[in-house]
Amino acid sequence: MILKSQVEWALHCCAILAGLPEGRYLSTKALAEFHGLPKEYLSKALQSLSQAGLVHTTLGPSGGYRLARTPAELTFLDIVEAVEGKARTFVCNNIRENNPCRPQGYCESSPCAVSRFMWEADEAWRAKLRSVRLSDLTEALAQEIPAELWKSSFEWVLERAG
Amino acid sequence: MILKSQVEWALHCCAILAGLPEGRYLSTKALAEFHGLPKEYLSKALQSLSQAGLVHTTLGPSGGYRLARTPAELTFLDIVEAVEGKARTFVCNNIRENNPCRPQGYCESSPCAVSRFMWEADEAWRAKLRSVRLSDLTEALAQEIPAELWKSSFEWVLERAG
DNA sequence: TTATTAAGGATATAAAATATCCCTATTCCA
DNA sequence: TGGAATAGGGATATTTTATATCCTTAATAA
Repeated sequence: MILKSQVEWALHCCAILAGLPEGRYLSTKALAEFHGLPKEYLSKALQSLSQAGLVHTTLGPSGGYRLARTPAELTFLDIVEAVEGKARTFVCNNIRENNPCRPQGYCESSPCAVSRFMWEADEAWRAKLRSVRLSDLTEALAQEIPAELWKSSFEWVLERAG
Repeated sequence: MILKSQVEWALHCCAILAGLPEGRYLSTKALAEFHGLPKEYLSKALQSLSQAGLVHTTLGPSGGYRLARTPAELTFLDIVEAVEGKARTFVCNNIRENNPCRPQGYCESSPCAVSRFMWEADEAWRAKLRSVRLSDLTEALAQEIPAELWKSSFEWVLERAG
């Protein structure tokens, strides 16, 4: 069970978009080039962010993406779920229905204990993701990336932002 | 990102093995029949449990599986990791290396903030799974399964246990 | 001796992830 | 006003993973 690489791409793209000045847009092309990613496929991940309402888009030259909310109002969970979906990571196939001792027509009322425990763990994962804001990420990145690289990266981005 | 159905199978099988009297063994065939699962494929999941040291096996007629530890000493994490593997659910492909502004030969010292946050969430998931013992599962099942079905199921199992 | 079992290798099939391509409507700009 | 660039989305291809089956081997109980 491994998350799609699109999750990683979306998080890095949002980190870049978080640093974009008010009203500017950044295209798929620029984001793909900056991260060394396949443009067409990255586009699908960005479309997922758009459909989830996390980013705004415009068309035409100088079009592209910008965040729909402030980085403090965007969580890791928002981004992960936009790309990966909201479905739980554990699916109950209700195999207890196959118990040969089970009376005919007997109907299970609620999810079995196995599912419940697994879903609690899933929720713990989501709770942690929910607690991390995009602004936490950009602060951490600003700390760990050398000031010079940080600066030149944003110059690179701004040259291409519409 | 969805866990293998083998995880669900392994958990249900361990719950059954937890109720097996000391020194008895239950075969793949019986476990597959009880849960309505493909015997050959379930066998792979049970082999994973065996390789992880969670169950003991014997060969021959009346052979099969029994738990290697008490249900209180077996956690959900043990079982999930035995089947699903111990690898983290988020893989860092280090796409920051593709940053066109990055100096030649510049070598990132440590995992980037994206990975760290994602791995924290992964660890929260594992911590929750680690906190649930197999004995917690059997207690919950004993509560929610009608007494009659619970009883007849174990009679069914004992008839087939070697 | 015979039947039954777990283990594991080889292979087949189905589903999901990872792309790529192409068409459309919109928007900017010369 | 026309041409270029953009997001959106549908169709399709490729690769990887999950699911499943088959077969052989060694061990074991009756």
